[in-house]
Amino acid sequence: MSNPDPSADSSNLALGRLRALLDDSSFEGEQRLPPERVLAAQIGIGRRALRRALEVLEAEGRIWRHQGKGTFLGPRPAHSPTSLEELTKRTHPLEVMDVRLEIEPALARLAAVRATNGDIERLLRLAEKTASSSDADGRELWDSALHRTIAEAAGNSLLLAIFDMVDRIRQDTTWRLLRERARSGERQQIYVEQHRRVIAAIAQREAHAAEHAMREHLELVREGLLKVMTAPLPDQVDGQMLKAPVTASTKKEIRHGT
Amino acid sequence: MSNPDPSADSSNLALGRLRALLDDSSFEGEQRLPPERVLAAQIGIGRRALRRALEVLEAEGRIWRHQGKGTFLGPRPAHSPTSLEELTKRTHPLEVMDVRLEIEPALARLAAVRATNGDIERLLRLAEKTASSSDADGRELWDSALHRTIAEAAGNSLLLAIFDMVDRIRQDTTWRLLRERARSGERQQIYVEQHRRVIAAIAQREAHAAEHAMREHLELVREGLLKVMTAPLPDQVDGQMLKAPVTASTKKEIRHGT
DNA sequence: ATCCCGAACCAATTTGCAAGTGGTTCGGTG
DNA sequence: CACCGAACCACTTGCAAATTGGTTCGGGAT
Repeated sequence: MSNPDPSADSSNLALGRLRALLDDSSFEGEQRLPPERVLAAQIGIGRRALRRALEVLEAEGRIWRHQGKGTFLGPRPAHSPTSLEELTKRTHPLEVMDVRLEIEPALARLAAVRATNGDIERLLRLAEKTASSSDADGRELWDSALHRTIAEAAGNSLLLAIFDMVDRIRQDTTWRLLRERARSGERQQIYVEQHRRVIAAIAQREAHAAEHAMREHLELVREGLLKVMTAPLPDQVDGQMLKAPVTASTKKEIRHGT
Repeated sequence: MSNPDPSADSSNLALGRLRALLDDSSFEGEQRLPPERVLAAQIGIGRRALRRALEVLEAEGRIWRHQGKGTFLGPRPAHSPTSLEELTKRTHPLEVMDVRLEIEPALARLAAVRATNGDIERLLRLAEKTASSSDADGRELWDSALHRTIAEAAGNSLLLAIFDMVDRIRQDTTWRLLRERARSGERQQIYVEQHRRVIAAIAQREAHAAEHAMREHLELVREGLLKVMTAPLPDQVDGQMLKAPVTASTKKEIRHGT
């Protein structure tokens, strides 16, 4: 007898019995299968043959395994890093801007609908503060407070938490110089004007206008960031500051282009 | 001059020696101070006096302490309320759905632009799995995997992290029954069809169509959730149970099979 | 009486260790 | 050559002990 597959002698047997087990609804409610050693003994085959069968099932997506944990039914649950530091390492300023462009216009729209008059008063005061702020540090603080107040006024605690998360990443010390350069000069005045427009739209309950104004504002911020990142500095290079973001961003920039 | 503070006899002594220690740069590179018991012995005072001195330093912001951890130099690191449990307590299903309605259409649009062919293949396979899944648990798993794969394909790690955060909150065990009821019955088939439409749009690189299809899908999901929440106890357990007029007090109209 | 110290206890955290699990390699057996 | 049993490695989990800040209590000095 010529067997074309040399490794399918008892592994196929194991595979069959395993499929039978899985379909037999023996583990209907169970998420976790017995350990390989036990399972092998139950089926009556060796552990090696069992593992070959499990590999097939894993490739099919019917089970997933993890060393030290066990073998489980269903698709592999996706891992998720919630650590802020980890996230800051894995992202870069342009990604953050993209996220802001998705979230903050929605926040402005919601704020236009749900903001209390108290919220609007606070926004107006903050806008003045932002406009009259002289130093870069102050501008950044007031600007951050302004955006966050809009996020608060939107009245969705989960969205607010997301905004805070993004904002903390944005304020990462590594990108501090970058932000200062992107904000310097005449852009600041345009930003102040755009802030006024957003707040006016919110105050007049014009949801669509608020969303539009916020998107316009963030698009300009994004543009400024891009300019600073792509055509920067003849001097005052700080290698440490630039190294980490540049490597990450260049990689992603390629993805943008494709 | 009489001493107005009766509790400053040896605590002040401890405070002086502590300040000396901190300024002496003895712990220059160190972030962590010795345990209170050791430190008290070193300075030569009692633990109680030491703790009073430490309280002052903590109030000044020069150190921070945490039970079980130790005493550390510098300001207390900012506590990030990104804790999932805390967040789950403060939000509710409708907020989560609103957030999904803001984020996932954007993810679908981005995925239509950036998805690799491998991504699209995975999406197609997942759609089949979701459609052919029989039990509620399986449907939920495959559905979650499908939505997450779209989020992955969008190619923005920060947005993906946000999606994961929202998804974990959504999958909170407290809302499990709610989700099962919202998914039951004929809605599942519509969902499958809507999934196909989203994936088809992504595969054909129609960004706007993908965004629109995803928004339509989530709006239906939201509507289902609303129905389940506002018209509780569908009582579709068995036909026999249903005709019992026990629920006469419920003036809500019973959902007929439409 | 007041204040301080030492000791003991409580609560939160970290650490160390053992058990359990998948991943791998080895020699033995037919 | 295929298979098995065994042993070992790598990773995870769970638990108990040790560590540490937080608190209370009794004794003693002033």
